[in-house]
Amino acid sequence: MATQISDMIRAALGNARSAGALAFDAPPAIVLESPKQAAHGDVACPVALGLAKQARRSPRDVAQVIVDHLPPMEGLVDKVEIAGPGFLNFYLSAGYWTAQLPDILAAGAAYGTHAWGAGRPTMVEFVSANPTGPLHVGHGRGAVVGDVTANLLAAVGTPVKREYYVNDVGNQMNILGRSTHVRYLQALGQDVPWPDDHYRGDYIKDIAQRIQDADGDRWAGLPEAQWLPHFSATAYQAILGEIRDELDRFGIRFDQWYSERELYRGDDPPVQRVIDGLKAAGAAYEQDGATWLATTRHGDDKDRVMVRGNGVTTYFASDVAYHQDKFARGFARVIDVWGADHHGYIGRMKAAVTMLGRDPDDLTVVLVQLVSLLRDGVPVAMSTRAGEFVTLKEVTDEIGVDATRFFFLTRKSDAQLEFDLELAKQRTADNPVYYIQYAHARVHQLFAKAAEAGVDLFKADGAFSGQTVDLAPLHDAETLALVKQLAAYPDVVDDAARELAVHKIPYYLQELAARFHAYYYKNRFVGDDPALTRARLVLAGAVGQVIKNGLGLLGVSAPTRM
RNA sequence: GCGCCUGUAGCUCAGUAGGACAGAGCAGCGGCCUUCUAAGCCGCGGGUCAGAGGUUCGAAUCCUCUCAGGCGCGCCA
Repeated sequence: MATQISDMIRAALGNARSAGALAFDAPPAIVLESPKQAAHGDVACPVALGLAKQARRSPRDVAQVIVDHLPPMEGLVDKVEIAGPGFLNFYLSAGYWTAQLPDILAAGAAYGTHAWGAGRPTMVEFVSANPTGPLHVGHGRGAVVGDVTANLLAAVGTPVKREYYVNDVGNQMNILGRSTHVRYLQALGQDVPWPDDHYRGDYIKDIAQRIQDADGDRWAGLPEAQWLPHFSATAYQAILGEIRDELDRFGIRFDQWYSERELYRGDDPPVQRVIDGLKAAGAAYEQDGATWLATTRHGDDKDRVMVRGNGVTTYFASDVAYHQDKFARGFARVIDVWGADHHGYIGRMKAAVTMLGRDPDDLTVVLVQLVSLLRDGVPVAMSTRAGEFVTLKEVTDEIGVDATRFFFLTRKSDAQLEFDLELAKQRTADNPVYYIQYAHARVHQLFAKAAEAGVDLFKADGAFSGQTVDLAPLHDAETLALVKQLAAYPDVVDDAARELAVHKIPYYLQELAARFHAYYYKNRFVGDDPALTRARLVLAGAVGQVIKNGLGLLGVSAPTRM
């Protein structure tokens, strides 16, 4: 439709120029907009505004010339108006709009998908929380943002993989083992002091208790070298298992859990290989006993250490090797979802990617801001960073997975999020999750009602019969407004995927549900007029399909009754 | 000090590859269930788009500066 209209405008410009009615140098780009107000038509084009200067005529005059030279367009466009400073406003025919409905039903789950992402295999790496403790609320937000980002990319045809990077190397694993050992000794009744940097959570105590249950006191009194590997490994496995289970409950599945240890394995470990390669390429150098990557050459504030003076590689070195591995596996694009407190890391990572021979834009970092938990408007845990102290499990246990996921998606990810637990828990119209789900449930109740009344257009389970229905009864303005909303869905998905803006989907669904609820209240779907009933059921079916597709992108369920 | 992000209605936030009078939800006030689930609908009030300049036919949107808030600036992970 958009291409047809821009083709017509282009043709009109050409006609006008060859007729000598309009002078301009190069044909301008034709930009089409969706006017915010219905009074401005369905498609607007400001091309005359930009052309006015070169044509040395007022924008409205230019617009009139264009209109006079438009080719015929019956069927698609009802009328064209010149409005405001010189906009061309196109009014599409009712038939064009209602013809969308059978298309939506026929496309089903595929409605709103695109193919333009097909050529760019993408990995989304997200969560990647250190396996030293349970996931907190902030991780939960990152998890949903990453998951839905991947869903959006898949919806536009991108081959996409989800990956969790497990930081299972380095000193923190030792600290985890020692922390567990301290709890173990305490469980045996010993009074052991706590080093400052140890993890103290109760989950450590549980793990220590399990070791004691299994092994009694056999690990007490031994030198650290003998017990540390066992304690570290036991704690690590237990915690990672918890994380997996929690993410699974949260509806998030990874294609791969990538262990940082892989980067240090073998005779020719990837980390060493990357460092050597960068050195050979002159991108890395030795100074003060350390090995540095010259990231300042690509915009970073300072060069970064890859190997410390004591010979130990840094987290950054692992990350460089990891990203090289990502690209080596064939991903054309890599998306990292990070907590916003890591934003200072972007510069060095982009620089590293560049030095690995990639375009820095092959790496996209999505930053996810803090979550502040509220309860009835009052901050939880007396901290603006309550999200750091409350586990994801506590929240999902209290308010459910659907509401939690939805609320995490209602803000653009790079904005701080206030999450009111009481609001999220409400089962009323005040809660947007239920509001949207209820619209979907209503559609299905209409199917059931119609089936009862002997209308065989949809089965009670929502399956469409595929019958051809006369949609002329839907040509009133209110109905068309709803249809237009449905027709906008593919563009919303397109936009959200292009910008990696997950929040656009919830906003759209909220508006669609609102329009549907209002329509439902005013208009009877299953009524006395068979032709109208059938037409309106097609409309309802399309609404249900779009809501289901949208909620599906969000990983939120679409119940058929509530 | 430097860098990144943010500043839109009482509150929480959309709207920013410039476009036609600035939107939603919540909160407040007032209405609607003999009608397909009221987990719903309808109406009312409410904004110098932080501030000041600039670019433009046109700026919440782009540029500069100022103010306010958040975050980051390790041979930590």
